[in-house]
Amino acid sequence: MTIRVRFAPSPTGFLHVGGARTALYNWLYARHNKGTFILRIEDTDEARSTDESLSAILSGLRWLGLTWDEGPGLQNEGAFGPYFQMARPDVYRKHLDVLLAQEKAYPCFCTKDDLEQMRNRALLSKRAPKYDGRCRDLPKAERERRLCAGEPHVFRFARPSEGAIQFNDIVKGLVSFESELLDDFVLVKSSGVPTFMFAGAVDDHLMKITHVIRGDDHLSNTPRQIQLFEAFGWKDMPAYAHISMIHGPDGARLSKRHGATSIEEFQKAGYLPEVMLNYLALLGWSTSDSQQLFSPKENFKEMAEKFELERCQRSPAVFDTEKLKWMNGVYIRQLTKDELRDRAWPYLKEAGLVTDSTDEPTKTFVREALALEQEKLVVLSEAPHLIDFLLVKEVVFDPESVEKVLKKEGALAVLEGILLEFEKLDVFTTQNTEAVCRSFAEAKGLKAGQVFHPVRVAVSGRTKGPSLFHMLELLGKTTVVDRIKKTLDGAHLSAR
RNA sequence: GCUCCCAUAGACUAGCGGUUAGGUCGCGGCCCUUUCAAGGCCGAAGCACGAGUUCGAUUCUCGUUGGGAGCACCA
Repeated sequence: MTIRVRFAPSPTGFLHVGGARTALYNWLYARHNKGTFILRIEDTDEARSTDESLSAILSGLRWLGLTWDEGPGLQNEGAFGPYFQMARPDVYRKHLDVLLAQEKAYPCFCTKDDLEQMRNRALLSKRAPKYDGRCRDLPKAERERRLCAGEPHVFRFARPSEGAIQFNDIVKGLVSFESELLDDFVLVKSSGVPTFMFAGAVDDHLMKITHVIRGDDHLSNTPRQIQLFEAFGWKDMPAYAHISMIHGPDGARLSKRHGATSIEEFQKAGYLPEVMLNYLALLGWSTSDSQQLFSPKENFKEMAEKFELERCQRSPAVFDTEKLKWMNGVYIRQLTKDELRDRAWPYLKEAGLVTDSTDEPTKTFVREALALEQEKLVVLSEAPHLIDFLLVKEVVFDPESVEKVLKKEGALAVLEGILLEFEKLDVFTTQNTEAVCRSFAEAKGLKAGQVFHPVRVAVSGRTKGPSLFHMLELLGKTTVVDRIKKTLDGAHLSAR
């Protein structure tokens, strides 16, 4: 039997890290089992569904590399479409008719007010709020009459009230609910659009879904969907796997108030998609040896190979940005120079440091500049700031660095001396500049740092930066000499 | 309130009756070092609690406490 799983987002918001992880687990499970990963859009919430949201979800999945085998946006969508629920009204209508004919569904004419009252009464008497089924026993004649009169109505499920619904959840284990507690939930809204509960169950059957992997906020929906499968007499009930939620640092379910939660925000901040995958995979799943990092180039393959639903955590996991950052740094350090430049390029462009028409020599320069700062780079959005001073014509001096280093006794004398030495250098390499600075220090009886620091600030405007002599070689003699001269001219020094 | 789920350091987790309770992030210290990082070494820090089962419980059972989720004509 081929494994068929689905990710079924409703396009009512951006792709959230929780959703991304659910998609990832489905994807990993499908790949692990050489199965099929289906994307189904549950757009039955007419009020909240938007096109922007849909495209955000699709582009988020694509950015992460979670490609789907069936679903929207594919050359060949697949044999079980359409994959938008709003495009399948006849399907649900047909299935509703089946239930109606067997009296397993019925029209309900209760108004919002009726339901509100019902709920309040239940709450007051400390019982679970649930629909009391009053329209279930309406005489047939009355039903017909009100239907014909065009009275607004929904269709409800006449749920069996005996016994308990039990199912063996792959991650939670045996879960059981008393049927008594479930109510006659709505199958089709008064607008004629099916609810998630109904459409989801029908589609899972029709699309031959074998495993439903979703957040455990759906755990209590599962018995209802199982009842639907039973009502239809379908024997192909999918296996369920409810993965636990992702929480914020305060222990509450992750939400906007915890900061960045949409995949797009992480992309903007400069996290690598493969890092998101690696990190998210481990948020609720682990290998038997607690492996933290997967092969950098094709981590998804390694993860897919090792992924098992049985090894998913039953308790919620807190999203830890610090660990994400660490992981991003690790992956960045493993990139080649060219890869790093290509990955950072959009961020440099965004910052106005480069453009599409940047020339080849500059591209090479940027590559080398980034390479100098590679080990320091945590998120790509920091890349511009780490190398901007290497690319600009005029160095911008950080006041604090000037104060701390250039205004120190003897600093300017050092620069004057070094300037002369540098001008004499024919081959301006890392080795040569370092040798010159060291011997200069020795000759003047200074500590190496007393020479290095002023040179660094004169050339870069700050005390923090790449390895000094590598930086000098990259900038080249002309630029270095020029920058030292300008520093000595000292407009910014006297300005105070 | 009702129902369901969950419980190993600050965070992510390994463990599946007998372990000095392992790894990772973060944190602290030392080393390396021109800065900032990176790296190396060392360290602090954990089985929520109470019963039971057992020769023996982190591990099995029950309860307590704590946390979470669901209870819509939203998904």
